[in-house]
Amino acid sequence: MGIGNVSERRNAPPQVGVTSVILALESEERATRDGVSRRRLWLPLVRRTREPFKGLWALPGGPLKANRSLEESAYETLASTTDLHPTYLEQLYTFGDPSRSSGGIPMVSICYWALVEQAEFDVRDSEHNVRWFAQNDLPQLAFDHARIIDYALWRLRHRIDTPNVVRQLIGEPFTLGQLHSVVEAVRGEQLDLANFRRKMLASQMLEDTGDVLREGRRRPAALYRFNSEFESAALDPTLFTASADEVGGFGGGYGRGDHESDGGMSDELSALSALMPNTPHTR
Amino acid sequence: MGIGNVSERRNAPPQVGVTSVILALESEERATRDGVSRRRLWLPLVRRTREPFKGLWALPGGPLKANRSLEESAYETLASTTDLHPTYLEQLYTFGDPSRSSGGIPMVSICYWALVEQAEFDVRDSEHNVRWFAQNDLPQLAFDHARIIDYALWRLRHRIDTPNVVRQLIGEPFTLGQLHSVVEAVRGEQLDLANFRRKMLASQMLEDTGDVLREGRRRPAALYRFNSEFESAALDPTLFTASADEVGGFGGGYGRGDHESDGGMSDELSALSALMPNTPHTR
DNA sequence: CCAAAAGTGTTGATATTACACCCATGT
DNA sequence: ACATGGGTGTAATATCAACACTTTTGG
Repeated sequence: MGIGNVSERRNAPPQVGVTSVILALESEERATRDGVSRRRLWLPLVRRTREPFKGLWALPGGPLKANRSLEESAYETLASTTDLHPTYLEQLYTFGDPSRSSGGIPMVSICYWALVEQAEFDVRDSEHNVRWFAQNDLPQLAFDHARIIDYALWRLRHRIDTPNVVRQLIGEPFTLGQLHSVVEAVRGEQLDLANFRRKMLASQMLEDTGDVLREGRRRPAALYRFNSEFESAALDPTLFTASADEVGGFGGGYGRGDHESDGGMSDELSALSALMPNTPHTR
Repeated sequence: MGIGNVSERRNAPPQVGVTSVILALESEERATRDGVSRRRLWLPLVRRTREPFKGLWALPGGPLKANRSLEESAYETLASTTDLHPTYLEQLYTFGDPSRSSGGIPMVSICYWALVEQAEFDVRDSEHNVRWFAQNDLPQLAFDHARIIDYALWRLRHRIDTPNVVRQLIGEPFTLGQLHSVVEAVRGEQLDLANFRRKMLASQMLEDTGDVLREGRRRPAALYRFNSEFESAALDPTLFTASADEVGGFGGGYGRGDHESDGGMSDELSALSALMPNTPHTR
């Protein structure tokens, strides 16, 4: 199969596609119903109907069309292959090794990742050859999609304190308890609630709505939303907005206050280093 | 110009190219000779000979060929347009907005960045329509290349503590003084040398070679190299190797030591948050 | 001995961790 | 009253920024 002979293929431009890793955090109900100790992440895969890797599962994706932005292409592809409509997409990486299609025509994949409401994920549609899999129970995957998924999961773990991501997972407003629980689930580690709440409140990211959430027979919890200053960053990694402080690090600063004129930049990295916890001691 | 009519163009796949931002840190000699207070970064640009943006300067780049990896394409393109042969390339981002070519055919650019020896940069070749510009003295740029350069500079600043980058800038082995000076130049801020050296030594990244560097009439400095454990990460952001500690952050940990089986991951982010300095106080 | 950079010590301020404890609520 | 999470306090420790200080060299 394939088009043309070897030398023709050699000079042809490669195919370009957009591939997306869609993630959904399972609800607490489902987790307890399934008897899982912690909420898991699920993702939709599409069964391949053609070679190469026919019959295996793959990430949803499709060709990149001209006069579409990369994001638009990703959205359209998702809609047509899985009926999903995430409200937030972030570019992950572009993969282009000729080896990755192992025999097929060379394929460049511009990869995105996104989150989707739990609700959408409950659509366990078996139509369209789409199926949801738990992140820790994936089938054999086509191409290098396993690696792409790993990278997407890594990104999620490192973006979990970001307005867009949190909103997608629990909506707004939310209680500190909810936030804590989701962060724990995604990061896969336990965090001291008392310190967590203090740090969040000190971070200036949150804004008290004044409302409370009453639930069950316990004390009502204050509801927060993200401070509007802290949007930015997450959508487009290249939007390294000038703001706040630098990343932090090495030795001591000097304190001459000579910030450059090309603008300091916060963003993906600094947002994280500023907000993520240090590894706790195991004592 | 342009091929086909509008509707044909609309359905055609977009052009795909590889674009590179090459950076070189000027030597101390040049900086002092030019009377610049701090060493600057320089980058090569190519003058466009065709529309769109004919006559303006642009980043070196070229079409992506099939049966080449993205990196290979970037290397080849660089060699043919600028005669540069960086030993290290890192993917930056893929830009694909139809608007970015403003009128031309839609163009997807997979962007890389790299560092090059000061030596190579001394080749101020005016042949090939290539010219080097200081990062703070750029001409008007074609497409959205100004933005791409900003992003590359941002990445460099945040990768400056990484083996590959340091090696490219000062080679190995190096003294703590050299490292300190380069980091200061790239980050564009002054760092307390005493604290810098302590932090570096504590970081476990460095390994004493046992040798010393004698220079001038001053005390010889110990020479270090990077500990071989700390390679990884920088080349391919998706190589999030399991190692060391998590990123750090939020509230308190819990200390049950239940690291997940899918592997903790250090990498670009954690490497940075672990090593970069916090903003010094200006007092 | 001097200049200059290498390298070490110290201190106050701030942040982090781990854990004890009180608070408000519906049943 | 009591179980349950919401929310606060706090002591021990670690980290950091700042800057004073000592050491080693060539001339």
